[in-house]
Amino acid sequence: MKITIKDVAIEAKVAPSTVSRVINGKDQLAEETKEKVLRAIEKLDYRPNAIARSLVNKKRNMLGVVMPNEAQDFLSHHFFLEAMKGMSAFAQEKKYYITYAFSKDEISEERYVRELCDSSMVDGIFLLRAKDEDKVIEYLKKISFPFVIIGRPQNTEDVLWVDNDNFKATYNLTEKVINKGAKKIAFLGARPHWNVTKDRFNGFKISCDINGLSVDENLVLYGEDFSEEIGYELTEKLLAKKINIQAIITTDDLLAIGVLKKLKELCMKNIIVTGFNNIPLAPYQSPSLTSVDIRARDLGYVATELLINSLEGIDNINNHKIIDCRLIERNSLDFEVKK
Amino acid sequence: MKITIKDVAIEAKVAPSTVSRVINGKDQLAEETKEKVLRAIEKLDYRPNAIARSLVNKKRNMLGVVMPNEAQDFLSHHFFLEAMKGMSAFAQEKKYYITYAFSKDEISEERYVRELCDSSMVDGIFLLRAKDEDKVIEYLKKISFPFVIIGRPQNTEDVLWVDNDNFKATYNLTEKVINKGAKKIAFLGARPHWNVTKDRFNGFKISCDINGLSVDENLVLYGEDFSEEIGYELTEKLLAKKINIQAIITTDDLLAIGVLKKLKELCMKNIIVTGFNNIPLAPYQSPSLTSVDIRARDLGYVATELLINSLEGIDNINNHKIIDCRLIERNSLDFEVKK
DNA sequence: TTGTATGCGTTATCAG
DNA sequence: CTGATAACGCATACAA
Repeated sequence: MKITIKDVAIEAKVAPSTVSRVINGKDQLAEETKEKVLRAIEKLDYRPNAIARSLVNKKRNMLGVVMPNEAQDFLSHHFFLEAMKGMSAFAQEKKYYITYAFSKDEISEERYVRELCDSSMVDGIFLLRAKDEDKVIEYLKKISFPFVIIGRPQNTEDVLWVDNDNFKATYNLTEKVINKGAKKIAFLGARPHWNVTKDRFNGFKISCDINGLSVDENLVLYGEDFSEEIGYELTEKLLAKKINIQAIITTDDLLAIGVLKKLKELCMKNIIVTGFNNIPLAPYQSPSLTSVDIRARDLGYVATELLINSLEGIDNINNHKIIDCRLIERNSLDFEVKK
Repeated sequence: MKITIKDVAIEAKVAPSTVSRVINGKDQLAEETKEKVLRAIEKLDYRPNAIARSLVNKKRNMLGVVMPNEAQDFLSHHFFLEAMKGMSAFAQEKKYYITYAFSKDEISEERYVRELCDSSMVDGIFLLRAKDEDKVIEYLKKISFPFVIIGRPQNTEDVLWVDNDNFKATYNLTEKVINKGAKKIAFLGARPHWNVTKDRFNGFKISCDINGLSVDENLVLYGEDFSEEIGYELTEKLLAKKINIQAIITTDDLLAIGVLKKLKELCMKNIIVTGFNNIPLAPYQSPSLTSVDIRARDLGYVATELLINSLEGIDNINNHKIIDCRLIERNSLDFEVKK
């Protein structure tokens, strides 16, 4: 039999409510009774029942996260697991638990979110992607259920979110590439309608402008999706234009790996290639791939901070937070200026 | 205000207990009242409060998993995330939730497990590694808290566990290598005291024996840990022996990658190399690395099945389950017999 | 077949 | 400062 607050009360010869007060560190307690109770708790090895507690407090100390189907792709593992680690770290500090589930598709994702909220299983929810006109977001807003998004949502009003500054990261990266001496720079992306993609392109464009290079529209190509194959194909298209390219900036490591593959096949060596996301594969490429670390763990950590603060009524200075990226320079950044 | 069973009762003009019966599908209900209640539920969009339910049922429908610090290593991401997916999949089928946390170290791991159990936050626990003389295991056994281990524990008595048949997998793999025509086969492992390592070595050894090859003790080397560097160094040591090796079987992809690197440097081509675990890097090696898929997702899935069955009083035919590995043949298995 | 009363383990309110 | 009691939302034994 699990021992309860009553057992402790009997052992300490006090009322259950007194035991409760001791546990919750209420003031106005005689030092003597406090110790008596503490001894009883110790003796019986008593632990409060979290469920009963939640029932009366209407607070679960539990957060929910639904991993989107993209996580099915093993190359996103890195991002998601890192984010989960960050979430776990902050949650533990604040004595929160996190429950997770992988969704098979958008339908099951939505259903699961609703289930979590409606059955009051969780106090708040993480969303790990920011789609436009997201049904889940709409729903959460409607029932004003607390949530935080990792990624910048379409409509940032009244939502908590964390994201990288994709503009800035690409801006700096492009600057770096330009400083290496590259003048003809291509830009390869995928999913052009996504915010991330737009931001990264803008960072590229503005950086070129500021640094006195004009962006050649011919050198900006988009694929349907992020994959090695598409990077490979885009590179083919790019090279078909017979322009003397000196650098290829991509919005994703997978694309970049495809680029490297194509270049390698053609033995084209003096071209800078950069990726994004710094996936575990990046250092293992040859040349090792320069990439941008988006610090997924920090994203998770800070997202949790925003969410829990909001739950506990602690004022978040801002309803969002930007995590700076970190450029990871590797060999694919090497470039030798030809005279 | 959240709507409760009482609101439904009023709406349907019945007693709360009747509503409860409808929800839980009890028999002996007039079809008419059932429908009345169902309509009320529909109309009010009522969802039972999971917490209140748990309190009376003494059942959380929640499982806990502590990710060991090994998961910090980004190359194990694959395994852990896959396992989590499998767990999630089965749990969802049975309407269970899973809460997770990453532990910083063994201390925090133990503390977290105790917390989960003692506060009756979860009905059962997953352990994702099988250490000898594991304090956590001992504790769980002592308080007879339901748990399942992914990995074969030291003492299999009265514990639920799932694992691969590492012996069989290596046995088959070795056979394959031998059938390719290799005669001088090296074995590289790490953590020789681990069960996995022992099992894999035995599979290798017995397979050699059965197939009429004697294992050359000189060709069996162990490193401290699983890493590319160690694979690289072990290969150096191996080659220093001046034996004409035709295949190198390793117990881990990271080791194998180190092996490939060394061989590449020396331009030694006609040597079979095999890894284990089939990490995402494997297909990207050159030559692409032959490896053994340990089917982490299935491990997670089946572990959850064992655990939930045991919780629900469904008899598990066995207290453990073996998941067959799958050999993933890639180019590093190519071998040309010299005449 | 359905309603009433009680309890799950805790906390909050209100007396004392 | 502490004790008794009600309430959180639901399920069940018992009564009707």
